[in-house]
Amino acid sequence: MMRALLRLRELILSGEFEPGERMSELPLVERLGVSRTPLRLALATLEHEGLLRNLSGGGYAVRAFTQADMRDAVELRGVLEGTAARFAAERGATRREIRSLRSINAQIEPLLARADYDSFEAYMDLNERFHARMLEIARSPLLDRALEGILSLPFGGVNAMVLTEAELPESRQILVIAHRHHQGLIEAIEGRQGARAEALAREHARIALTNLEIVLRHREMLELVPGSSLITLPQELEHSSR
Amino acid sequence: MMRALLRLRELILSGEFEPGERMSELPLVERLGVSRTPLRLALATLEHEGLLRNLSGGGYAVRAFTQADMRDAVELRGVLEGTAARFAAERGATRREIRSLRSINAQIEPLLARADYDSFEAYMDLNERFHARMLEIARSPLLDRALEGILSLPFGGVNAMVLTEAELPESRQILVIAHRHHQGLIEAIEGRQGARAEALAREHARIALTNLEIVLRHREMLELVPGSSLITLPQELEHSSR
DNA sequence: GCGGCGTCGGTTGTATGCAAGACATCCCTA
DNA sequence: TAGGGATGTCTTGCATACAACCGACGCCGC
Repeated sequence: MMRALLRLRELILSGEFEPGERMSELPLVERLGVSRTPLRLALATLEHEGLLRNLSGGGYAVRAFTQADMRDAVELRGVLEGTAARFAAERGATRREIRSLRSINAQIEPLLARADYDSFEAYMDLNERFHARMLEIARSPLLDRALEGILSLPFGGVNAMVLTEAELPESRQILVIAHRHHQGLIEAIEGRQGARAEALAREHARIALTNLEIVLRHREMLELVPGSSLITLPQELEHSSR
Repeated sequence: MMRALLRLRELILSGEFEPGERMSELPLVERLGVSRTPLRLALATLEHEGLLRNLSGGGYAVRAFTQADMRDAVELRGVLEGTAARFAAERGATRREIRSLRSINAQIEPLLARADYDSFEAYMDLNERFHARMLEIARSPLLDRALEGILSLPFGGVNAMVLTEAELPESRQILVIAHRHHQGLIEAIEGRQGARAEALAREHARIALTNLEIVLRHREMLELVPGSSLITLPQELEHSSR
């Protein structure tokens, strides 16, 4: 079933299916090379993930997202990561955990001056590790789950729309700002300043909002973000709701 | 499959299975009277819901929750409902929507003086409608989904642990406080005071925390909250993680 | 000509048969 | 006696066949 799930998710994100159109099982069966049983399990999984929605008469269709959804995803990630930061601060982090965060951030620092693609990749990896570490320190399995529900969305990831920055030299400053946010977060967590940690994490997530606005202004960049084909343009909004 | 899902969820919440024990399919098949196919679909659904977790070698087991999980569920519901309230305030509610909230709250008011069981039931219904309406006004499908993930937990519902209050006459004052919170929320939303709305909704959710602490002190009351059998007592914590 | 009804194609939902994998047990060997 | 390997059973995962449902089209009657 894993094979069906991975391949199907990939197909959907690459825009193989029109949002709203019925996903008949039999065509998918021969396309994916698995039987109906694991296929249906994969469909159900993707529905819980939010990529599909079930139609009235049974069956599924790929869900259409609006630009408002993209903004909400960023905002909600900020809210939940803010909560993670607050939990980490309120509940106390061990010295070892603080050191771990600091270490990740220290590795990011030398990357800020560089401008090549490799440094971007390294940055995204370290960034993701920083966020994952903070979530660990929050020690809340339920928060993990809630965040997972947002992060699993095509444009909900921590590094979503960061890649697009590589194209815009001026937005490289954003990395400097993000690094500063990380520093502030460590300070706040260490000092048990819950409110500050929460506010900082929210603002930190809003960096993605800035990127999003840039991307939405340059339509051609939308191609770079995964699942862009699922996003309905404003004038299609009323059609997509059927 | 609906039949299997509903019945299985009921069985789990009523404590028919030990947390951590393997849920073999064949016994469930004859117990639920459905075949393995819909049963497996139901199992997968409950896993996505968070009631089950999958074991290493395949198969599922009911998940064990800790008291910390219960507290986190309340806190997270507060965070998300706080966000809903803030969205409602920031994005503006129509007069009609404000009126709708006010109307629900007005119906709650006369119930505060009474103390019978019926009034409790009526209160819970209206309370749920108030929260649902606020969520509508927030106009964020993604927020809906995130909240759903918390509310679907056995002790995550809006009215979770409210029933237990019926036993404690002094905690009836809590309803008065909750009513006041609702009033404040309406005011804040109407006046576009996002921060106030968010803070109020968080505090409002924490009412459940107060109830939770009461319940945890009176072990015998735990029986009343659905899914109580899934909650591991503190001394069992290390065992439950296997 | 229009409305209702029946039939047919296609789709999803369910049941069952089959195979592959994991775990435990037991025996054999060193 | 202890360890390792093989075997058998129990389990899940997959494929396929069957049944039930929904919609559409066409036909017949009014």
